[in-house]
Amino acid sequence: MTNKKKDIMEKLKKAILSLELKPGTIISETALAEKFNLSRTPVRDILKGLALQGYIDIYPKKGNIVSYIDLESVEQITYLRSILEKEIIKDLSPNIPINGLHKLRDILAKQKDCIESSEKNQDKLDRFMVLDDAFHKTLFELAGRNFLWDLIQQFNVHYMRYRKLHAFKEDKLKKLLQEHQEILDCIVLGQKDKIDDLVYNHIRADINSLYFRENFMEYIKKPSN
Amino acid sequence: MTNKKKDIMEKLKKAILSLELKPGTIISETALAEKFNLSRTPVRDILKGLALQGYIDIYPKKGNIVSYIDLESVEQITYLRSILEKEIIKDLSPNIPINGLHKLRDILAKQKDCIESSEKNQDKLDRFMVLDDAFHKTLFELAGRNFLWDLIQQFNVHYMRYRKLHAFKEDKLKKLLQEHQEILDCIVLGQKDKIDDLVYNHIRADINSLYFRENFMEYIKKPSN
DNA sequence: AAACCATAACTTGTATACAAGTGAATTTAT
DNA sequence: ATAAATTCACTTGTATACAAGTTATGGTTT
Repeated sequence: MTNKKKDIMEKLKKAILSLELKPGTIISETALAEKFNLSRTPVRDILKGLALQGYIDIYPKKGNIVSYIDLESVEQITYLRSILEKEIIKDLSPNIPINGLHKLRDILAKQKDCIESSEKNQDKLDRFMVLDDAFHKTLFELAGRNFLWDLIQQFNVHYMRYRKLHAFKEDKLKKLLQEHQEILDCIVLGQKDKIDDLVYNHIRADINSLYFRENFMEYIKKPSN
Repeated sequence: MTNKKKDIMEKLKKAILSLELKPGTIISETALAEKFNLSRTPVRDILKGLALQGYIDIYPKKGNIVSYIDLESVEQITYLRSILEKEIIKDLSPNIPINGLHKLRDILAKQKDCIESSEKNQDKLDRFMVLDDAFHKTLFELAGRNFLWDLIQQFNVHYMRYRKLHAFKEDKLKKLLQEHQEILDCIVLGQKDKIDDLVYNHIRADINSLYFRENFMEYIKKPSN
């Protein structure tokens, strides 16, 4: 795929993930083509790619829209991640390399800085979440499971947006950081018996909260019936 | 996506999975377009889709080829499946519904028939493997993890072909069936402690065998260096 | 006024002509 | 004869015109 097309694809992905493009927003081939000075053909390639990864829904001869958040996908992906990560962490536990440990501690330090900083609330949250991803991604990398991290990322549209919409408060961020710390401690000390519950609580804790369903109805995919 | 396109896509997928189209085979847009009486545009859509799921590799301005089997993908996917399935089976263990049990036993009976049948070797192997997939898919379904089964299927090109190339002998099929039986017994009897090893041996046993690397070199992706 | 039908303005789907790389064959120069 | 340069046949990438389905609009009929 040519670079210009990849750039546009990334741009659209970011806009959708950041909710700048809200679920339901119409994505028109001709509009995009004009905006980027391209013909419809390459634009169609891009939209096909976005559709295959769940970013948009294509309704033949009608139009394309930004997909609504699919809570089923969120539930399934968090299940997958909690199962995988608890295993990965156990694999890692006795034999984590020292530079890996440094990398993880470095990320936690940055998360601490982030919490204590005085920037705007949404910016702080975004930055914290980037670091959160970095922490988990590093765990995958250290265990030689980069491949699986990337695989999951390809299906993360719904979970990423779900997470962003949670208006996490300062004490929630502190809790997340502390859980990271505890996970790291378990790895270093080899306390494998604690890991299952830790990871479960960290990733799956407040899934299926009614709060979310009630407050973001217009963003959520209606169950097909 | 229109039906004709979907049909062609499925046809190509089957041909690639069955190794009728060997890794490295050139897939030309114009050739496909002529063969199916279509223009290049819809054919391109199809090829884009196949590329995103790893079936083919697109070399811009050069051509497209059927992808070589990526042993890294095989290793990662079998790891993912062994981790997931042992968890799913544990989830299922105490509370499996009776009709689910019937369905699983029915599949095992068919596998037994298959082994004892006198059909041609490759046909027998193919039929056995379809039943193998049915068994595992049913486990996912019963645990409410259909979504994750489908997700994994989208990345199964390399594992499926790897498995097919293994010239399983009759006693290997018997062993696979017996392992299925043991897994089912564990579920019914609630013997969760046995499950980890059982699933690991069943799915990950002879991964990374040198036999495969030596005998199917021409099908395998060379490590990038 | 309400129901219905035709039409027009949209959308994406497809066909085709042309652009632009790539690599091998051929020609040319040394 | 050999090496370099060029041309040509091939590939996919892009632009554009047209086909075909969908939906809203407005006029007609009842």
